Amino acid sequence: MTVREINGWQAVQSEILNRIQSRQWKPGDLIPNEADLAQEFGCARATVNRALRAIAETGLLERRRKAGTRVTLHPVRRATLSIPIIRQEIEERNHVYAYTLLSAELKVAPAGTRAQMRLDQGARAFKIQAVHFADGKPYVFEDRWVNISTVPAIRTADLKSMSPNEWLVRHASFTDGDIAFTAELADPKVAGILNVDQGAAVFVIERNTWIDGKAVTSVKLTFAPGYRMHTAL
Amino acid sequence: MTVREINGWQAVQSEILNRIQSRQWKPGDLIPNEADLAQEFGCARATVNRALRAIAETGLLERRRKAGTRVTLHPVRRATLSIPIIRQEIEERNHVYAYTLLSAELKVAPAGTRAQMRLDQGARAFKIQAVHFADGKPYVFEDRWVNISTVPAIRTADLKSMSPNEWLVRHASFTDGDIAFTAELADPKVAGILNVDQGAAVFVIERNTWIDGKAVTSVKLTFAPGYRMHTAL
DNA sequence: TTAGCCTATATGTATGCACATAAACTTGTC
DNA sequence: GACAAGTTTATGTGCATACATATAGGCTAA
Repeated sequence: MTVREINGWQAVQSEILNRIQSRQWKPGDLIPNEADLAQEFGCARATVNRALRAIAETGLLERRRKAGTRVTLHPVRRATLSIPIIRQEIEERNHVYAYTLLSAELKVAPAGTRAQMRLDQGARAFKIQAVHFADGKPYVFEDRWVNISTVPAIRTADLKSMSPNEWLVRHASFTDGDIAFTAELADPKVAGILNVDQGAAVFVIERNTWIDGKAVTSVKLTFAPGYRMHTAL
Repeated sequence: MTVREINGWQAVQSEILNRIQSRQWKPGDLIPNEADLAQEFGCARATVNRALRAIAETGLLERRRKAGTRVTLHPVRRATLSIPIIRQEIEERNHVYAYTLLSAELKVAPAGTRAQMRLDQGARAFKIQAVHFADGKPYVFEDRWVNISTVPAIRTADLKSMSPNEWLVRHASFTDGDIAFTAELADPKVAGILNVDQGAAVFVIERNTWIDGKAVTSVKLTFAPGYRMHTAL
């Protein structure tokens, strides 16, 4: 076993990872402090700091001032998954993208949406329904509410040539959001739109976004059966 | 509008975010270089660098040497989602965790698993099936293969008192992995185990892990209907 | 015109130093 | 013995500087 050269924070990082992986440092163990490691590796403390911070971001190390750095006992692995723009996602797979606007109208928002967007009772919001196609086959059904007090311009947007998602990315931004993933059974309406059997299992993404505390939009994306979301770990 | 004080990379970060969000710097725009920003903010270039790197990690900025830093045209939002240990996930919701081992045996792996683990034809692997309960109700069905050439000790592990997941976290680590999420219909067997109607929509997580290129384990987690995976954006 | 080389430039990273900050630990006081 | 105050210590961060590295864009030569 040769001692490989440590230069650069990435090398420090992989050396640390090795020690964790090889159980030289076991889960729960306190590891040496930055200064000592820096001396051992013959680099500056800042370099060790960078490496340790990077690992801590993945959840494999826990760091606390004064208490030091320890190997996480029950590492909650963090996976970063990219939420793509649907058109991109389809085009990257070399499929032909198409898009159809089903409806776009001002409507009184239902209670759930009102609560989520903190709208007054009877307040209207902009409801958009659309389908995205990959190679001519329905790919995802988009069911969206847009808060017109936050994004008034949506009412006059040309949503026939540009999907709401893309329009919003261009014309509105958000500061906060949350996203949820579930499995559902396709109800008759969605089944019809996606052209699948009623009762098929569909993958659903629900996303809400806010800008400075004001609701921007709330979408439910229902993917055609077979959709698979994946990422490296 | 008061010019707020810029001190610390977090302040720089939020100022930059403001400028993006307020469209002072529009998608596609090239922003000033680090040195100029450092001068403007009255801080060191390293501080600006730290802030810009952090933002770039979220996907809102794109950086390339010599080319500079620009606001991402089609920001692919990155969400980091935590893959929890099931017991933790359940206990954090203040539910009572329970676990039942259904089977654990050496078996010839099917073709798909063999291919994924790069096993020889006829090679055996350790197959584990188990159910995790929350408040006495089936929560998730775990269907797992473990590579015995990578993790031989699994054969003698006490999987009645500790779930395979926890055992593996303690006794084996991994260097790479991938994870996929899909929606499926519960087949009769799974439906029976989870005590739900056949044909219910279930959320499925499939995860494969490797250590130094050698397959460690491959698991399919089938969650009871209603499961919702969520995260901030 | 084009292919290949060169160079200026913006980001990437390392270093040594300093000080800030949180929190575990010690000491002191009632 | 319990609580408060002070001390110590490991990480968190900032700065100035230096050099590394990728590469866009210009220059040169075939």
